[in-house]
Order: sequence, then structure tokens, then C-alpha cells
Amino acid sequence: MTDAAKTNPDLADQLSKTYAPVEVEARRYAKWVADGRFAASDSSDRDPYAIVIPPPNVTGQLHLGHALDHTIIDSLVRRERMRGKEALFLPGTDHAGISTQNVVERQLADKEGVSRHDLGREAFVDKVWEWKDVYHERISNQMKKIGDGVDWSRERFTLDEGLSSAVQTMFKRMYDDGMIYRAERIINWCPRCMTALSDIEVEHQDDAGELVSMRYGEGEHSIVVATTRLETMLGDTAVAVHPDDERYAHLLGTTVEVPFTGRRIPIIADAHVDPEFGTGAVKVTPAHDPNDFAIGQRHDLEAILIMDERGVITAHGPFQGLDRFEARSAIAAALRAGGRIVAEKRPYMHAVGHCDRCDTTVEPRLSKQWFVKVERLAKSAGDAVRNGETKIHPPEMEKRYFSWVDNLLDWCISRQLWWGHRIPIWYGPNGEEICVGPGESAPEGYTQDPDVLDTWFSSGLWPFSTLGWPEQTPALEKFYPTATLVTGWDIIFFWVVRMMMFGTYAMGKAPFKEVFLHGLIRDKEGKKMSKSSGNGIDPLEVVDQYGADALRFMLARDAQPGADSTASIELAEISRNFCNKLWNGTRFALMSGATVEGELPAEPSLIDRWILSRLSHTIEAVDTHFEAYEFAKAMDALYHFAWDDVFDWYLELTKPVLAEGGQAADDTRRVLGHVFDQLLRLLHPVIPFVTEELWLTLTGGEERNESLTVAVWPTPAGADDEAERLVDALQHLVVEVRRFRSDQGVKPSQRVAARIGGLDAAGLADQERFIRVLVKLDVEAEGFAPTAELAVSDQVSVALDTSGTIDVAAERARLDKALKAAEKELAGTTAKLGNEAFLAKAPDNVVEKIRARKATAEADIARATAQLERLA
RNA sequence: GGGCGCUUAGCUCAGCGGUAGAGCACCUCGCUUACAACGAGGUGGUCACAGGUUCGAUCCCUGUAGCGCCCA
Repeated sequence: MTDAAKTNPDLADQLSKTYAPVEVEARRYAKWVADGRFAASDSSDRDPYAIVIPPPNVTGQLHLGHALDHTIIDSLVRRERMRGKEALFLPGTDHAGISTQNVVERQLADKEGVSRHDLGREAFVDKVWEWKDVYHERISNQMKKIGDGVDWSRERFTLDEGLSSAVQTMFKRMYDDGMIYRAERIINWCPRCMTALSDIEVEHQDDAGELVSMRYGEGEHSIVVATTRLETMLGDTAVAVHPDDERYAHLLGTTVEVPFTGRRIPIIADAHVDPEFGTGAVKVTPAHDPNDFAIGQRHDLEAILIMDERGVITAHGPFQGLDRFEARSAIAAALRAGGRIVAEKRPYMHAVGHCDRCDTTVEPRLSKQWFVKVERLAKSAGDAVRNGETKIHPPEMEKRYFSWVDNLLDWCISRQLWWGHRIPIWYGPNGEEICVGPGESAPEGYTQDPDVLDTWFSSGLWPFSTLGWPEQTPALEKFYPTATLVTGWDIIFFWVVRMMMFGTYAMGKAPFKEVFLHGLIRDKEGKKMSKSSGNGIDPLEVVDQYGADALRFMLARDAQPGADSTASIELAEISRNFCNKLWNGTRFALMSGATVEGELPAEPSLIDRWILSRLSHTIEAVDTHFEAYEFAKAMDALYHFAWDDVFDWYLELTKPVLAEGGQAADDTRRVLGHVFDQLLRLLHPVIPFVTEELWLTLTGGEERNESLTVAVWPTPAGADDEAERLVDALQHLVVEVRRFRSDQGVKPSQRVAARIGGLDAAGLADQERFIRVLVKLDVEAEGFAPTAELAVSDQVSVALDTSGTIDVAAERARLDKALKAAEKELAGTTAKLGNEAFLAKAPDNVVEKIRARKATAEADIARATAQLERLA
């Protein structure tokens, strides 16, 4: 067989000159799904490895944060699949009660001019389901485009039949356990969404409000209170002071009149009042403030609701019918006119709660709602982490987790919405209340509670409801608890804590062995990316422009545990370039006849030994970093191995071997094939498309219906220190000569005659021809007249005939610089070694290192000095 | 107000007791049939500031300043 026949031009011809992701990705993804590559089995004897998707909002679109999350999950799962696990990436979406209802209401108003009340509950919910189908398809397509290797046959939705049954089962179980109760409390109310919110759905922002001090009572019988919500005075039922506050002792037990209402309210003593804050007296509005409510409870005060669900004043009097903010100014004006305003501070910066979903200012409001008693649940959720059942990465995030679980208040779970899991409580005609489980029905004449449950109630069940709970399914048996939960740290309290609470409660086991919290994606100004601030990069645009692999590589390369990442479109371009480089490197290997057939050579050449050693190190690094969720480091190791070691050096070094042919060339072709085979495997979890395409071409696996998705993950074969040391020396030599050429202005293409001395001593005698190829040095011929001599190392020097004068100034400048650096190094090391304390206290290996550095510096100085003298 | 984190090359970030690193950007040269989405070479940093610990501090400790985030 001739060498020409061994090359593989046919295979290489299959590959275009640059990588074109669009066509490849669509084709590959469809085939993976058709071949069932992502389908996990409940019954295999492989060890399970499952990750459930953090369910995106079904009406939402994937943003970069999702793309990061999915890239990480998908990489983890794909790698474990290659490592022989029964790997499952379980997909699905949640119904996102408030935002979905909002979105559809808006659509209905815009397109059909109707409100949900016009339609009625049932018809409206039907409409939402229609919209849900449309949105659902959009988000599924997005996931396919970014390459999520999910088991589509297991896809779930929080409102599907099974999950709804799980929700109902859970509710009933907790209700029967006395862990769900109904009570009248101050809750966060959104007057726009017209529903209760839980504490965590409220975002506190510093707003420029006003702090108004007003006087209740007259003369000696007056007391001044300050408030930022003046309108709530209409519902005041007391003024409270600290019991030890002598300033007000004489007023205790007396009453003052609330203007506009004619109501007289008592001045009371309560130890929770801070005498240092403001005047030390506070107005008490039990129906509109959580602290005031607590005071009200202690003193048996009346709680008067002064506004309706829309935030419109209902209290009788001049302000009835005004919006709460209009009422605020109107009341201020009226009080001012009445001489009751003592001080006004405006603007007054203070934290104001806003609705997470619509940004409306939240109104604390007394309301009858359903609550989950969290004390016991939170304790077991915390304990699961404390006792190591679940490990949080990075560990610094534990603090944040504990600060949440250890300080949780009871969770308001009822929402005044139509879209969601309806609360399975039915009320009888005589005030009876029963909780109905799945398959049960309420007695005749009972009516169901109109409210629905917080979406997080259903997503809290996600890790087990998606696997079939409450049925004891084989899937649940096989995959619960799941391996890892991957999500952004900003969602730790919303979701992670909830799943931990429900998992420990319902299953007796925490839902995941590990939790990996990745950072958020920020823009160049460090702001969190969001649609509202318009700074978002659409991941799908990145896919269209650069390919899904580029998107994924960009995100993984920036994913440093504990740190947020900064995204910009340039990073996508860099990643695209890497994919293209990989494409062309593999193409070249194929053209060179790289093969995966047969055994690796028993006695590989030095450069083959070197690249195999580098490969082994790389596999170790990738494994280590993957296990620690250090994606940025894993990608860095692969990037540099691929680009520096393989493409820049190894491929160049193989060229002369391959050109010479013979057994050496055959051996190198085999090693070349092996290196690319392994490199593509290592890269596959993060950049699945381009690697699959290249690998199937390289191995010819397409005909055998093989796939990288199920190829075996590489294992390190061991390092070869001698080969690494020798190739290091070779590289040093090459770089020195290149630098000399560059400094001397020798054109890259120009060949130069040279004599290389001392290669024997350096152990590089066999490598001379490679060196000459890499730096375009011809062997010396007749009339060889060296014009410069380069002392590359202690052993090796290169005499070059630049056929003419050399640029003495340039060379001297270079040598001066080298000399200066070496002298500085010598001074530093000499000083250290002259320091008794250093010699006495520093560890031996450090002292040795400094001695070696000093010796090197001395040798460098000697060489540079000698060369400078020669130039003179 | 309480807590957490950050401050390293123009930019984005690694490193975290013993020679300051990467990618991008920048400068010079080069389209040498794998790749110009590329190759070769190069410039660039009192590691925020001030103290302390140590033989030695970008790294550990304390404080200051600036920035970010979470909670109230």
C-alpha cells in the first residue's frame, strides 16, 4: 500500500473548508432523538445519573441564563452517559401562574378586547391552555436548538394530569398532618395582579418616598407620629409608644381623635416600639402592616381595612374612591390645611416592596389565606445539608442556604388566580371544610375554594412528581434521589429550599445528592441581564449566528463556580473560532490519514510519546474539573491542549514524519487518529454537534450507526516526563530561533542556512529535521558563513548565515533586555540565599529552587554577555 | 442598619505564601494548499490603598476607600 492510498482524501472531502453549524446541528439533533440516544431506561443495571431541568416558565423564552444552566446540565449528563451511567436529563416546564395569566390577559385584551371576567373562569382557562400549547412549542424548539440532550418521552408540565395529582396528594397529606392551615394574616397583596404573594415574590427597592410627621391630639394631649404611608391613618386604631418612654408616660391610657374619621384611638405601650426611631411614637394600622398587626394582636385592637383589592380607598369619608396614592397626597393636603403636619421629608429613600411580576407597589393587607407551616419542613431541609446528605457547591453558598431555611416564615400558598392548581378544599353549606384527595369528590352542595396554589408549590415537588410520584414507579425507584440540581444562586430560596422541604417530607430523602449553584449572567456593566433593561443577548441569535456549540462553549468557558459571568458577543465569536479550528485540525488529520484502526504503536516516536502524555494530563484535568463543577477550568485545559499542543505543535511536528512515509508515518497516523478520537470525546459534552460530526467522519462510525453520545469516556494512560522535558527543550529552541528571525526582520518564508550545535547533548539529535522544518533552517552548504550565533541553552547553539549583515542594534537590544532580566533575577536570588533567616526557615525544596534559579541566571548572564561581546 | 462578595495587563477573568498568567484587544511580519474564523513574533501590571504577621505577602490578618449583591 502506498502512502497516498493511506491518506484519506475521501473522508476529508466530506468536510467543508469552514465549519457550517446550522445544517449539521439540525440533522444531528434529529438523529440523536430518532435513535433514542437521550432516552433513559428505568430497568437497566447501569448506575443512575439523573438531573431534572429547572422548569422554565412555559410562556417564557430561553435567555442566556437558561442557556448556561442547560449547557452545564447537559454537559454533566452527557459525560456521565459516556462514563456508562444510565443518564437522564428530564425536561419540562412550569405553568407560572401569575405571569402566564398576565400574559394571556394582555393578549386577550389586545387581540380580542375582552377581559378574563368577560370570558368567565372556565373559558378563560381554556384560552390559557391554547396559548400554553403555542408557547410550549416555542420553548421546546429553543431547547432543541441549543442541543439539550433531554429524554423527551419523559417531559412534564406542572399542570399535567400526573403532576396535578401529585399536588393534590401533597396538599391533602399536609392538610391531614396539620401542616396546612387557613388564617387571617397580613400578606403581601398586589393590587394589579389582585392576588396574594408570598414574601419572596416581593422585591424590595429603594424608592424616593416621603416621610410625613403628623400630630394626633391637641396641645399637651398631642403626640407626633411619622409615616411613609399617610393614607393608612384612615385605618389607625392606636398610637403606640415604648412602656419606658417617659416622654409619653402621661399620655398612656388617653385617647386621641383620628382626623376625618371621628374615631378615638388609645395611646398604648408596647415594648416592640423603638423609642430611638423618629419621635418614639408610632401609628398602628393593624389591617395594613405586619408589625402593626402584631401590636394589634397583643392589645386586642380592631383591624380596619381601608381599601379594596385594587388599592382604592373604601373608608367612609372625603377620600373614599381615591386610589391609595391619590389619597396619600389628598390626605397630606388636608392635614396640612388643618395644621397637623409637623414635618415633611421628601424625598425620603426607603425600601418599598414591589410585585416580582409586575413591579406594582405591594400593599400589606389583612387577608384570609392558606399557609404552609414551615418550621418542621425547614428544619429537615436544613438538616439534610448539615448532615451531608446533600452537598452544596460551591460551599460558600451554604451560608446563603442556611440563612434562608433557618429564617423562613410560614408560606402563603393561596393565589387569587384562575390559572393553576385549584385548592382542593370544599366548603359545606354549614361552614364545613373538607380536603379532597385525588379521585375523591366533595359531598353534594359543597363549593370549592376559588383560589389556586402558588406555582412554587408544584415546582417544589418537581424532582419526584416528574418521576411518577405519588405512584411508586420504576422511574422513581431508579432515579430518586437525583444526582445534582443545577441552578442559579438567585433561585435558592424560591425553589431549592422548597424542593428540599417537600422532598424530605414526602420521600424521606432529600431530592438530590448535590446542588450546584452557578452564577448569573451579567452584561458588560455588571448588570443582571434581563428583558426589561434591554441588555440581554438572545441565545437563539447566538445559535443562528455562530452555532449552538459556540454558544455552549462560550458559556462553559466562563462558568466559574461562585462567580457571575459577563457575556458579550465577542466571546461567542472566539468560541466559534475554536470550533472552526477544531474542524480544520480534524480535517487535516484526516487528510494525513489519521486512523483509529489497530493498536497504538508499541514504540512511539518522541513526539508521539509527548502528545500522548499531554493527552493523559488533559484527561486528568478535565475529570478533576468536571467533578468539581469547574467548567471554566475544564474548558481551559481542553482549549489549550487542542490549540497549543495539538494544532500548533503536534500537527506541525507530524508533517515531516508523514512526508517521509514508512513505518514511522504509519505509527504517527495511528497516534494522530487516537489523539483526535480522544479529544473529540472530551469535548463532546460541551460541544456535542461539531464533535459528533467530526468523530463519525474520523471513525467511519456513521455506517455502523455509532454515536459519540454513547462512546466511552477517555481514561488517562499515564504521563511521560522524559518526552515532555525533551519536547519542551525542542520548543524552546524553535521559539528562540523564530524570535531571532523575527527580530532580524527575516521573512517567515525565507530559508536560512544554519548549523545547529549541541543537539546530542540535549537529547534532541533525532529531532533535527523537525526543527529545521519548523524554523526553515537549511543545512549548511558550501560557503556557509555564519553571521550570528544564538546560544539557545547551555547545550544548544545555532549559527546562522543570514547572508549579509545582521541588525546589530536589534540583536543588542534584545540581548540587553535578556541580560537585564537575568541580572535582576541573579540579584534577587543572591539576596535570598545570603539571608540567614531564609536559609534557616525556608523549606529545603524552596531553597533548592532558588539555588537552581540563581544558577540559571548566572548561565543566562554568561551567554548573553558572550554574545554581546561577539557583536561588538 | 445587618450580612456576603469583589477590586490583578486597555477589556473579561484565572492564580492565592516562594520567578505575575490566559483569552481578547494592540504592534510587527506573513494568504507557507488544514484553518486569514489563520500562522509566527512582540509590547503591556508599584496584583485598590494603609498597616500587621512571616525569612518571604498578589495570596494570611486588621483597617480604609470604591463597586456589586442579598436581607431588613
